[in-house]
Amino acid sequence: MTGLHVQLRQLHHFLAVADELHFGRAAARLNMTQPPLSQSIQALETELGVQLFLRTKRNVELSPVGKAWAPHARRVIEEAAALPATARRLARGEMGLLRLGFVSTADYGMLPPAITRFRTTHPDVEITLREATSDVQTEAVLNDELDLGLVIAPPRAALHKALVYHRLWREPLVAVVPETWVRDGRAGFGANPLAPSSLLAAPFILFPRRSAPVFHDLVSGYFADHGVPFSVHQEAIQMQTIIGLVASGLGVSMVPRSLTTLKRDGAIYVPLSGRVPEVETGLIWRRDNKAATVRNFVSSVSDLQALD
Amino acid sequence: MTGLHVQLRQLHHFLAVADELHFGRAAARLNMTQPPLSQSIQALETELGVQLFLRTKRNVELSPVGKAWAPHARRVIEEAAALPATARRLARGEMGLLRLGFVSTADYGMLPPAITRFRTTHPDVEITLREATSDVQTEAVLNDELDLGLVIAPPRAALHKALVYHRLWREPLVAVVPETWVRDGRAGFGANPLAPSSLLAAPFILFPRRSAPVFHDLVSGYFADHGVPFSVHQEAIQMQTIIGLVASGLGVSMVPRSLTTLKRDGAIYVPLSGRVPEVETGLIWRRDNKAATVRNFVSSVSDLQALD
DNA sequence: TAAAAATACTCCATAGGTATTTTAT
DNA sequence: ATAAAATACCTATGGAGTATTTTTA
Repeated sequence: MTGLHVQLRQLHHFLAVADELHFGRAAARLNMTQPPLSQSIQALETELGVQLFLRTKRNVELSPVGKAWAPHARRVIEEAAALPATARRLARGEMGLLRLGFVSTADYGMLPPAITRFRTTHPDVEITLREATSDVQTEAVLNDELDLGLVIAPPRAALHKALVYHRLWREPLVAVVPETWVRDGRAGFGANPLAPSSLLAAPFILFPRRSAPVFHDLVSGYFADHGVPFSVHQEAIQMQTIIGLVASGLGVSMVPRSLTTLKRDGAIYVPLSGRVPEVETGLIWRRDNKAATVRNFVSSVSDLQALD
Repeated sequence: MTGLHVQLRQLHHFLAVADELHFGRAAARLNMTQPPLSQSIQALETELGVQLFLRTKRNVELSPVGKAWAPHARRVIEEAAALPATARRLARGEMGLLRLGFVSTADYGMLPPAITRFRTTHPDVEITLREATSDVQTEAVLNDELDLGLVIAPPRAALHKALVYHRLWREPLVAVVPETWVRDGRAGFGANPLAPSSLLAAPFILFPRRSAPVFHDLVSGYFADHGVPFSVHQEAIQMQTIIGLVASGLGVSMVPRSLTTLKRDGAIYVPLSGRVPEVETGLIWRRDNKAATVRNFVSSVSDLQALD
């Protein structure tokens, strides 16, 4: 036994002879001479313990085994030949895997167009999406369970040193109130902003502070700013749940303006008056994550922003 | 650039380092020393134009590209490693392709159990089945479009020199008549054989002679033997068609006894009296076809015969 | 007898070894 | 100070070349 394994070189030799059915011509195609090619094939046959060619001094043909084996050999050759290109495409971020986390609010705003755009320019990058709160995403990115997190902007000081934050967009919060409020004249359409004290005429529904502290503080800060005493009467962890509760007339809430694309019978979105808080959404990733897919996604989304 | 291609050896080196994340230990696992391993990886990275490892003098880790590329490399290694075993299995006929032709009559007799038996003992041999008359199969086997033909036995002298014939089984012909014949008392069940002259009380349906000369001659010979003038009134090319015509009361025919498993309302099978002709079915293949799948199929079917 | 594969040998490129240096902890 | 990768240089195996023989259409 020469080596422990079949070599790619031997497979190339085999396939050349299988194509040409002539050692001389096959050798020419391989830029070598006939004798070492004969020896290479002999060595291969010995190593396999199998006759690949039926040859007389005048004629060469594939044995049944050779004929059946050729596609297997060809497949290995082709996959091996593709490896360098694969490596380069991975390096350029044209291929690969991108594990992306996102907050539920993003699902009604920037996320869908961002994904669509990236998919068209990078069709061979597989995107894994995972919805989670900003805090959970931050942990996941730090533990290398996510490559990127689309999160509510953390306060500058609170950003982990190992992470990079890239701001994407800001949007004001709006009120969500039961549709009945319009009929009752408590809220109107369009240019009829609702004051903080008027909003609190009904129980307030919000994320628990432990799940979304930044967003929670933004809301409570708004009422504090206007000197309105504020407390949360009902907690919910999903955007859809909050809107559903409002639609059922169980209370009111405040959400990012992009949520207005989520229509629901019974609930209506109304602008707020006073110093309206803005929520900022952006991307986080590990500073030491040099994956090209991450780089490409960030610039793809930034370009999309620029087009607005 | 060293060679034109990535070598399997380099892939083994890469995967060892990727597993160990330590050049010394990886080298030990590869039964080599550390310096040539470092060089091998460097050469690979240069050839790919891609950084696979992020290394300091104290620490080695996979780059994002390396991490993503490893599964591709591993796949090639595994498929290459499987090639020798594949060749040996092909040589033993445990894997491969078998293109089998068969006459329609066999489909109601020996063929299904033969296929079932062969499939259980040779699960990785892909069987391609093709129904055709004996003559068409003979041509196809000679042109290497079929590996094996399950045919009506040709007369010894008529067998092509390039072919081998292997007898499998003989069976008598039986009459197929409309069921009404039983009510009319013209044919009974079981031990009440029908004479050739009685059978010809209705139009005779048969394969055209050009499609199935051996079978045709067997039938006409039966009537000639008994001095009964005979002519075919209706030709049909498929067994099912013949039985269907009989069931519709349009005529009578003669078929191999195994066809009795094909029940059809309106048609009934009745034994014949006199010198009942027997039809022989067997396998043909090219004398120079040394494929193990062919050998194995022939002996598998022969064994099945022996069990009867 | 001529075309083509097999055999015999020769050579050198390169995979791998040994010795040493560099560097980060 | 030490562990571990890089560098420098050496060795030898085996892949490929040249010359020749063998075989059979």
